[in-house]
Amino acid sequence: MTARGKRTVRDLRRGSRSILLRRVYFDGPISRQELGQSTGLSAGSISNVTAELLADGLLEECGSVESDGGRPRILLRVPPGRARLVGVDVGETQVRVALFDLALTELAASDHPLTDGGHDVGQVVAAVLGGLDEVLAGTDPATVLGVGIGVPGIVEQGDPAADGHGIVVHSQTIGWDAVPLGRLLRAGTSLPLYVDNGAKTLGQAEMWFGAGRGARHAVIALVGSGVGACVIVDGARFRGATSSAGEWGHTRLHVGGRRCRCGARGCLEAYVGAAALVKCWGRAPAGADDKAGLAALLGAATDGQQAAVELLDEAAEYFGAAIADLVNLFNPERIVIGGWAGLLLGPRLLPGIRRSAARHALRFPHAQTSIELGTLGPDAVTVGAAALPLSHFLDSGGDLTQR
Amino acid sequence: MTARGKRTVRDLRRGSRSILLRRVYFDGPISRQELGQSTGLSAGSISNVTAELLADGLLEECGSVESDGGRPRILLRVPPGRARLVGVDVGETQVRVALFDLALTELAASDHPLTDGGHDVGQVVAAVLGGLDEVLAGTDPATVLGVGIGVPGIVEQGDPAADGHGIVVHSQTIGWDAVPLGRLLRAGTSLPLYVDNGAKTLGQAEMWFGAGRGARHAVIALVGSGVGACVIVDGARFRGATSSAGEWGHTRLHVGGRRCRCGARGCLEAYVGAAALVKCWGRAPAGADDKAGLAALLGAATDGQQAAVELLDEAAEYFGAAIADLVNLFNPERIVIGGWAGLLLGPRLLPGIRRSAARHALRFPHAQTSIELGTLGPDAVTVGAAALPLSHFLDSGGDLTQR
DNA sequence: GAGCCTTACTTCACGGCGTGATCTAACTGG
DNA sequence: CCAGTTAGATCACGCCGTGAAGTAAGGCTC
Repeated sequence: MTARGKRTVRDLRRGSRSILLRRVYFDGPISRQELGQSTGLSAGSISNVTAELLADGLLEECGSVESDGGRPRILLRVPPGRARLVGVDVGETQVRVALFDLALTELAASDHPLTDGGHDVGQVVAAVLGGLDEVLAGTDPATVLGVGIGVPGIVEQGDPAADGHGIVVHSQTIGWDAVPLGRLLRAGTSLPLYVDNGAKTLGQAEMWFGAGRGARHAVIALVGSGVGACVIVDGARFRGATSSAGEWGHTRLHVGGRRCRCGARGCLEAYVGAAALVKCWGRAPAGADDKAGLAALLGAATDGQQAAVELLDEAAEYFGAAIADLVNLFNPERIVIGGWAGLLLGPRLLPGIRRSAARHALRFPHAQTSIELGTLGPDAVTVGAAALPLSHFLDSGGDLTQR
Repeated sequence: MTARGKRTVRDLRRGSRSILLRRVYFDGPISRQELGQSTGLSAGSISNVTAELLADGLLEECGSVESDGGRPRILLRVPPGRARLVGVDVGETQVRVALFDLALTELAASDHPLTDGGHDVGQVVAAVLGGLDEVLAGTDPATVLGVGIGVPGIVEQGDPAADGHGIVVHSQTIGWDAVPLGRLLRAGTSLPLYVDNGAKTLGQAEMWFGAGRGARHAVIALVGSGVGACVIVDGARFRGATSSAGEWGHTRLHVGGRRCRCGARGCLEAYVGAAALVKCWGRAPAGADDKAGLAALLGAATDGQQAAVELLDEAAEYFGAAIADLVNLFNPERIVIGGWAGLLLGPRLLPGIRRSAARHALRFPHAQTSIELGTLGPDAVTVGAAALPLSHFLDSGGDLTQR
């Protein structure tokens, strides 16, 4: 109830810059004329603000298009090379650091394997900072808008004014308890830092560039070894009071049901997560990881093996029921199923999931929702991570000084 | 992505008026000095805007307070009598219409019983319009900011510019399928109409005047014959894509579990709703309604009757598990348990609910949440309904012409 | 190819905004 | 009664978006 909305007239200009920049960025080359129609700003303001953005190099003219016998419309776009972004995917097996241009085309990347499943914070920090040095070699740091980092855990953002020092990460699975990741990374780089849960960054990527495009309310359901979700409310990632919203994997689907690796019983993850499925099946090749095990399970089901078929049918039933809960609670326009296991299972399970969701959800909200597979693949975590500084950049109206 | 944020400089003033008005309304008599500190506006602007609001009669000076040897601070408040509000509770057994002043003090009320459980839309509309005539007798319609209506069902808001004509209600329980309530009421009154789900209006009341005060992220869980929820995100009711968000009663807690009156199995409502509890217990006095039946069940448990004790223990266990899901998914600061059955059961079940929620929820988000009972009682639906036009009024910065 | 029409974009006067410096009001303490 | 102190009012300033008027840049007609 304190600093709500914009205060001074200068903030109005920031807002206008932001709206125009966003529109040009996402709606590709576009003319001033169309910008006026779709944003509602007057032609005078459009002209004024675009001139400012052109002078800042944040927009450039690129060709023109005829207009019914009148003066042709000049097309505008955001020059992809105007600035750079870094996206980091901190996984349990490796750290991947990638450098992007503004169009999110990958310019360089660096992989650092982790030897202990990500438990050692020092090793992770060293991998991130080392990767940064590699991908930024020969790049002017002043052109880098920031570093976005997706981590497997709950991220407390702390005070945004503290330059990242307040960022703290909690993760039960890799044993991080209140790790001050922001402060640790700040010691090795002066670039702006943006940290969020990896599922949320992947969700952000699907929303901007994948199956979520155009939706204002959506849930991206992520299935890997475990299960997570990224809830999008009004176009923005929903965080809740302390950024842990969307922890979907341990939703209670069956009180007193199958034992989950979290210790409780009847969690969604115990029925749909790759780790649980492979373990429950029990016939994966010895020494295979979750990915290979799940592939073997799918293969067995395709061959018609009873146990595998039943296990996957049950997974679809439970997954559909859990999605129905999301539909009832969040009333989204779209549910997107992603994550490596989700994409692997999707083609086989999707019809069953849809049937189950239809049976378990309330009719009205269910009729408003479509359930689809993600289109970006699991490697989009880095893209989504890079979208964090990009989002800040667009929100700020292209303020390069603030960084 | 179209009309985001405010456009012209005049909207800035509307925003300032709104912020100041809200602050004075909720934080009681308050001085310009304090307003400046808490809103961040400059003293000049405060002076300017409050002068405007004083001239409009939306603020009045009321006494003063000493200030360390200097000029005393003059206190400001919103004159409760400046305008009126109407709140309507459309229940399954009756329609209650109440007239309030700006402080939400009830000035008049009118109850109209329904003979068929609310199925006949015509009867409901007649009751609402009749009640309006009664409570507004002798009141200048120009001083009434609007009529807020809480209904048992999903409310599609339609186009806000359509003057309420777009408001459509869906309710499986009372057999309303796409009832154009807005258009039907518009035929009988020209006052501004605001319609929302009754659970959401009660939630709004708890947030503003009850157990939810001060929280920005909260869930008000409502237990009556059925179970519903009102999700508050960033201080506002969360609606989702088509206003049906928060349908919590049919969350799947036990796939294949106890049969629910919605036809599915294992819904939360089948374990916690008053109707299900009474039916499952099976020893309520013949002819008793849900309320009397639940009271009897509670009495039996207090007397130590085994079946009743076990049923309530199980209800607490399932209720806690469902609340844990809310905690994981929404990460609220506070969970408030309300509704007539929730308030009846609360004193006995709360400890068990808290234990169950602690066991089922993830540690981190659970540590951020408190679970409490509502403080307003079930009759607050009309108050919450009246809060709908009030909220619009405050948002608009006290624009009486817009109505 | 010259004039004219159409459409896209630019320029500019205007009313309005919040800020911050400065001024006035109101009360206390000696 | 007068200085000290704090609350609130006033006002010049820089900036904003609007909308009307002006300019640029094409096609079309004769």
